[in-house]
Amino acid sequence: MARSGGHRGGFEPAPFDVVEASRRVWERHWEPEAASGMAVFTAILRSYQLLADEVERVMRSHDLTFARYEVLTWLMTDPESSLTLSWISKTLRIPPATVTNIIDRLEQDKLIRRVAHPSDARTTLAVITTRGRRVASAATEDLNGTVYEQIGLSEPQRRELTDLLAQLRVSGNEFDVERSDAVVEEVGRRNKGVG
Amino acid sequence: MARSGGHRGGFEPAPFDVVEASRRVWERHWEPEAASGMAVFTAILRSYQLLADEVERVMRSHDLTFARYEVLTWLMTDPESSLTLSWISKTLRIPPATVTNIIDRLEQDKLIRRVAHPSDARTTLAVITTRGRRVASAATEDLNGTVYEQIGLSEPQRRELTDLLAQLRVSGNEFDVERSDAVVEEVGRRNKGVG
DNA sequence: GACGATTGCTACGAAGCCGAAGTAATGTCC
DNA sequence: GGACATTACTTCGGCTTCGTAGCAATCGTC
Repeated sequence: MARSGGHRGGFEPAPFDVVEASRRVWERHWEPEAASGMAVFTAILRSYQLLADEVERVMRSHDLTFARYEVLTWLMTDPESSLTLSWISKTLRIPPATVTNIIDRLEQDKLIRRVAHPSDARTTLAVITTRGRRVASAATEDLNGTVYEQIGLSEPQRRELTDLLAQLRVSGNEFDVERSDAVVEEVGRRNKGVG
Repeated sequence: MARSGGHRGGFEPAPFDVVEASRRVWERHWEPEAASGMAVFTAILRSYQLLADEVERVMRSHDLTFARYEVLTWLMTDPESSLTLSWISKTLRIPPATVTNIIDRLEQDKLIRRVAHPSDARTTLAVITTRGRRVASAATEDLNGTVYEQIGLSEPQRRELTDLLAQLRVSGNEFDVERSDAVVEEVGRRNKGVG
């Protein structure tokens, strides 16, 4: 569902605010909770499309897709520089078949290597290469400057927004709330090999 | 970028909160604005995936995709029950080739008909059929009850969230701010043929 | 009213995504 | 230790998306 368009170059704004327009229609015909929920989904959809267009444009200029970039980044932050394909599938919530596809491509491009797991012959490890680190770092710097730092919200507003979305994700069981804090702390502690 | 998974049935939560985990990594290595912007994008992405999975599951049970449903809904709310393909492309920000594809499929399924524009021979109108109205209404009721009303946020929080995302979209020029209000008012005024 | 630019749509083809089925290794239970 | 279930990954095939190029109609300009 990643439609084209984009911010600078080749982008056309929609003629009006589709979120508010459809909110009016919904408020007239259905329950208030349905109208506000529809508005939330539509607003998230259009915000996602807006940002994803910009992100994908940056990725294309580095010969990546966002999915491949995401995998590279997690590989960079790992202390061993390696992750199992199943971990990638579970954490990034990418179906196994898609992970295979992504890893195939990253390997073709020599950004990672596939390595057999030392103790479990079923398992494959992806290991990032030097070239992979270079590409991921360059893409990150570009992304930070071109997209992330340019989002039109103040720091408190950004925090407010991510907090609201966190609550939405918790209520939708998007991640394991029980065990999350410990893992996040652990990720925060290590810092090897990034940047 | 519409990955699978889903809420009820075949869904597995991620092992931890990817947004907060990567925020820690970013805060350690890059500018604060890059970290908060990354968190905003990632939170929007994962919220979108969460909701879109549920939405697409509902759509599948009505033999629709969300894109096809969106077009049907806008056709329902139109006073003439018809829209030009170019209007659909601009408003929903779907590339022309994709609109052709969507309209092809809706026509195959007899949910819309293609009709020549009365005065401009270049232009094609999509007109919703009775069957199309039935399908769209059923899908909407299902969607309202199954997804939109179930989002885990209070009414004030929903408003706060859509307001923040509106500001993000305005700053990214997602829609024509100048002319939007007038159109939204006009959409709100008419109510023919919905529900 | 003629000609170049623009607009509206479609055909084609490449790429990404993912459900389902298949293969192989490991784990579990008695 | 044998049988069955589970886990990890890949292969296959179908679907959606969308960039590009093309065609036809219309508009703008002189």
